[in-house]
Amino acid sequence: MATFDAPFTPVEPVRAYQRVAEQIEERILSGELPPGSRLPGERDLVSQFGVGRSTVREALRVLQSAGLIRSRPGDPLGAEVLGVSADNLSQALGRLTRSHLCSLGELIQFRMVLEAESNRLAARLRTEDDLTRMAGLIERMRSLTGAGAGLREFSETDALFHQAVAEASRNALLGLCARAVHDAVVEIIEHKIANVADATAWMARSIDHHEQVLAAIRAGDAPHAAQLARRALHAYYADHVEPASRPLLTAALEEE
Amino acid sequence: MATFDAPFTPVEPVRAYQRVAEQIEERILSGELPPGSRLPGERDLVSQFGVGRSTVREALRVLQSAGLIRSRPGDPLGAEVLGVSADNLSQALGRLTRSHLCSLGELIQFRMVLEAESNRLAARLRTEDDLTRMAGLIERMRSLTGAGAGLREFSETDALFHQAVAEASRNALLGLCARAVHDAVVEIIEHKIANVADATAWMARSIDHHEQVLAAIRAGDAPHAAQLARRALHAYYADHVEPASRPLLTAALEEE
DNA sequence: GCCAGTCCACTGGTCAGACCAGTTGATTTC
DNA sequence: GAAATCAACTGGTCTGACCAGTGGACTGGC
Repeated sequence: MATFDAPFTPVEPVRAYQRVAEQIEERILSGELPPGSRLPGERDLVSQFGVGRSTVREALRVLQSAGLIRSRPGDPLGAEVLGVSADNLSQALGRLTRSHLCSLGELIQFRMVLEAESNRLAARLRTEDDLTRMAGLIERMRSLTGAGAGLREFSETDALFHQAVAEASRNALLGLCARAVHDAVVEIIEHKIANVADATAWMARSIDHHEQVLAAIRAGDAPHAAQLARRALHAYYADHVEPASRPLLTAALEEE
Repeated sequence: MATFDAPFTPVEPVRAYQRVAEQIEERILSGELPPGSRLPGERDLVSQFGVGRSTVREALRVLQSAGLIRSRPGDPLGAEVLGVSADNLSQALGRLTRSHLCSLGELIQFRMVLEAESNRLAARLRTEDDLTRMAGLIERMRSLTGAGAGLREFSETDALFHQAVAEASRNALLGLCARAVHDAVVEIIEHKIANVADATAWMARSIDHHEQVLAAIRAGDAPHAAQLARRALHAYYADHVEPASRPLLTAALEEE
């Protein structure tokens, strides 16, 4: 009788806190526990799951580190369900970079790819609704240029514009990942952003860029829309990346 | 005296387990605790950090759910440091999909973008070393075609080929993310993979595809290399995605 | 009737101590 | 020398306790 080659997969023991975390995660991902809803208190969960409080707490810790819930001492309503977000992605990307498993240049290059693709698809698939929404966001950005302290709100509107483009591209994942990479980047070089001296100039250039992108998307010029994203990111970040990886960044500029 | 606009950022309390986790994570990311090294036992950490064991355990739980460490009961050496990997990324991507925040179609489309870009860059930047390594991996895949039970090893070699392409593209991040998306995809539709009936045919087609990719990369034909990745993924997965998002997938096929 | 202040039940965060099952390596036995 | 045994660990889990903080109920004065 012949023996099988690899018929059995190794079985690893499942910890109690894992089963608890899985059950809760399942209900969150399935939508049964929508964002904003509350989990029972820890002592309630203890009796519901039939495990000790430390087990429940370790499960909640896992869920919290995954960004699915948030708990606050003294809250009689219990932990709050946050739902799935891109936070976890950007956290993972930040770890990759901080551990030197990938460089800042690779992060920028990656963002070039994502935003270019987002723009390209948006140029092809955008509806009139998408266009008016984007135009409105640019208008709002312009109105925020005058106020001195509106830089935070400006960046927020900027992010909304990118999200609108992502929606127009009909691929939310591209937008989510681009956002995650963006967050990871600013986490790394945030000190450079705080330079308020040329903030007005930066905002003006940013608005100009967004208008070009919108024009290309409106015209349905996919290659140009993609190229705009690449060029803008390269121009903005090329000086910040390590000199060694600068040529690689430039290599990702042209597409054909 | 004027009041500031938003001079203060809200301060959230830092839990003890967070500080513990941060300290350990810092040492792992900085390379001070390389993969394969061991953490002290929990009771040692208790005395080193001056906190209770539950606090230490919650910190370890966070690190473990981030894929940075792995612990095993009864191990006298303590928890093992795993280092940063793409596991966390694929886990996050899988959550996004399972929560219907993005569809399987978007995942496939995303993978098309990543692998296409990987191939494109590899076609431009590959060295002779890269080419011989890839050729060797294809040869190994061909040698695994005969053996009946080598499907697992075949997939492994497949992954190694993609990793070699990613290395040739000089952007590890692209490869890591492509791998993460790949894992997320197989996690979702793994039941389709187990069909061993046409495994040989599938392997033959796979080898054929990889040879075409290698040829394009060798020739430095970046657009063709990119197009090959797009077409192959579309051909392989188009039937598996929801019919509604099939046209979107097709829209991502052509590039210009 | 309304609002401020007080108070108390309860929350999550932390700790201490205990037990268990499992691993490991030294010890004993053949 | 090899195999069985054992004891000192490990991480996983449970219990019970305390603390600082929260929020709602209660109470007082107006």
